[in-house]
Amino acid sequence: MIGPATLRDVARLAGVHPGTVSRALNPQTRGLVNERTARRVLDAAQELGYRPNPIARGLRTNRSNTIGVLVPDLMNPLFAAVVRGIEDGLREGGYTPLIANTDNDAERERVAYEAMSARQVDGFIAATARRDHWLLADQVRTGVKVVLVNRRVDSDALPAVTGDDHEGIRLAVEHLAGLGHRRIAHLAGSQTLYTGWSRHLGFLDAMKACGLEVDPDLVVFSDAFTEKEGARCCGELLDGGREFTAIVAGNDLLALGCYDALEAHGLRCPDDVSVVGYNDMPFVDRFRPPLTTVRVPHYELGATAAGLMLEQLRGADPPARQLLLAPELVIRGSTAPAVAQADRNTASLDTSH
Amino acid sequence: MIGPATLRDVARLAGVHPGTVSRALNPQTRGLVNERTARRVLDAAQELGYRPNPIARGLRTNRSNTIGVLVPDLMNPLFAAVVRGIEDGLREGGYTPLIANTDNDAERERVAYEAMSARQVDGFIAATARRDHWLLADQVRTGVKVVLVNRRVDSDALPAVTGDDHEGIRLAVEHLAGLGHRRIAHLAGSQTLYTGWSRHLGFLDAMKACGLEVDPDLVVFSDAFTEKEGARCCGELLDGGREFTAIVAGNDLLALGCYDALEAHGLRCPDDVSVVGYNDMPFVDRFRPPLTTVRVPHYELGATAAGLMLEQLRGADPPARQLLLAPELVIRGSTAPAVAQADRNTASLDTSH
DNA sequence: CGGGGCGCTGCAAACGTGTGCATAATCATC
DNA sequence: GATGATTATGCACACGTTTGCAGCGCCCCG
Repeated sequence: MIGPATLRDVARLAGVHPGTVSRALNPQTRGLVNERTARRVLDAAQELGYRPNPIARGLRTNRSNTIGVLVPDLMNPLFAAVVRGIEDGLREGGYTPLIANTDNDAERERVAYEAMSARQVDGFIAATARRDHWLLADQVRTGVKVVLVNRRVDSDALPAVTGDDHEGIRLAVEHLAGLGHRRIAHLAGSQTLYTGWSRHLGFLDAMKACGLEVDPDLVVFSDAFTEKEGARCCGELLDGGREFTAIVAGNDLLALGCYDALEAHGLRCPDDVSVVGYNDMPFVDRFRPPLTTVRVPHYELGATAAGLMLEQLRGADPPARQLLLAPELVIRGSTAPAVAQADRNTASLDTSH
Repeated sequence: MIGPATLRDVARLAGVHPGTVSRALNPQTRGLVNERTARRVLDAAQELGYRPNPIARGLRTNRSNTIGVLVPDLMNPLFAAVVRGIEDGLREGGYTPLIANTDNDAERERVAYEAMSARQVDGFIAATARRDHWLLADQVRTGVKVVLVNRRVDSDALPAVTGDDHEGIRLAVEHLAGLGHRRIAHLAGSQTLYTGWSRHLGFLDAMKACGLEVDPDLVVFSDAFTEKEGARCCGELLDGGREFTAIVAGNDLLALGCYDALEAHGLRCPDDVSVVGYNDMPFVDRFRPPLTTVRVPHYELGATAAGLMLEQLRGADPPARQLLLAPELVIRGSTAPAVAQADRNTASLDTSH
């Protein structure tokens, strides 16, 4: 009797056939076995501390109770929160996440996907951000279960749960418009990433809804969601000599880059230029100035995605659903009234005079 | 021919027995099979796109090429970096991490451990922080492979890789002493956690090495590594009316709490009190003021731990090794000379006069 | 020419579960 | 009370891989 107890051990102790034990222990098939013997089996299992072997079970059933989670980078607190939500959500259904970082690199995604498929994962939750995706093709071909989180594909063929970028950007633009800003710039994220793309679209619509004109010269596209790119693009706006009093950034990191560029140009935020970020990362309330931003419920994003996956695993084939979670504007110190800004300019002129 | 190709399929195509295919494909046993047939098998496998089934293999070999990773909270960027290092390190050896958050809760740790054991993980890397630990007992009993990261157990019986807290705190204290500070307070983390405990010890030694006296009233212990606790404990120091010009915090978050408490008491950092953190979390350079702190190479911590695990998996039983990784002091805006501080006080007195 | 050693491959038994099928036992029905 | 329906359990195989053992052919050497 070395190693953990097996089905046979339990069978021997209970005086029944291993097959019966299997049926008695599986809630699904317990109805097939006599209540009294089921009781005896359960007691025996309890006594031996029996734990079913998921490996053996997986071999037989072709399932692993495991979900592959593809995420660009766990070190990004945004994705860490999503993953945390996924983990907690999956636990409800007895599933375990298998996590892999892809760095948004196609090749690494591919190998992670292959490795996970080989490990017989029962489905994939993909937080990788590219808009076009081979997963889509592979999904329709092989019927593998997929849920997208924090992004969708253009065709809307896959179930997905994302923040409502359209609404979030609208909140940001309305806030700025309410403060009197009229010439608002947009520092967009990469258009190959879903979030960059959708927020850009949201910006165009929101401006129109507020009756403001979008100056194409005031929209600049970054290559990546990084501080460095944010600084570069914001510097581009400033060097161009274009007039604007506020920036809507596609991301908190881009907004942070704006801080740097503004400082490098001797401008102050929010006195000279207001800045709005997106995501409400941890600690953005600690920045100088504290960042006004749009909060996305990342944890709930993950938890909801997990729920969608569980639903898909249970039911035969539920309809592909596209869920939107509501964002929330968090007003802090990086935005100020445009009028006050003008006042301050004249005021400073007065004193300098 | 539905589903992925199996060993038998390859055998059929190559005209050999499945056992031979197994041997030919396993680099370990390839020497046993004729070179020509091995070639034929490899070609056949290539043609069918054969991928070995890790589940079946695991059932047979009782191994899963998987390492359980126990971490308090992935949303803490510190642990995210460690996990990232572990993942990259394990990949070298063909292993995959299976990650679980434990929230430093004993019960959750236990169930995660059980679940992972059932999944036949080949070892555990534990970043959970408590000093006493059942893993130790279970390890000696069952011989399961364990590596600790970012912490050790008191007995030093388990291989571990940690930052050199002793040295790190010494750098911090020396820096402050060099700036002329003599009355230095210590805001220690929970003493039930390894890092809180070791840094406290480091503080005592470093003070002695610098020829400074440790005033027991200037050492206060927090219950958790959070901003809130930092603010509470720092407030306690300030309310006590004790004199000090600098604080060494056990953690960046505790240091952040100090910012809050200082501001609440109308004191400025670093003008009135210098603050040093620990860890160099992302974005601490963005705080007001930018935080002077001790950088710990978290990614390398994880990568090294993975290496230790691989070593342990290959070799029979390597000696339990205790590795220390060197920290680095990052000087920013939260520390200032104690003399300059006095100057500023008198200066402000002069102007107010 | 026979025997022993060696290199290679086939054979089959595992690993622990799940499940269709058969079978024994129990029960209801006419 | 015989028959068919129902219930409960045993039986055996399958999942895909690894691996000890056996056997076959070959070569070398005596």
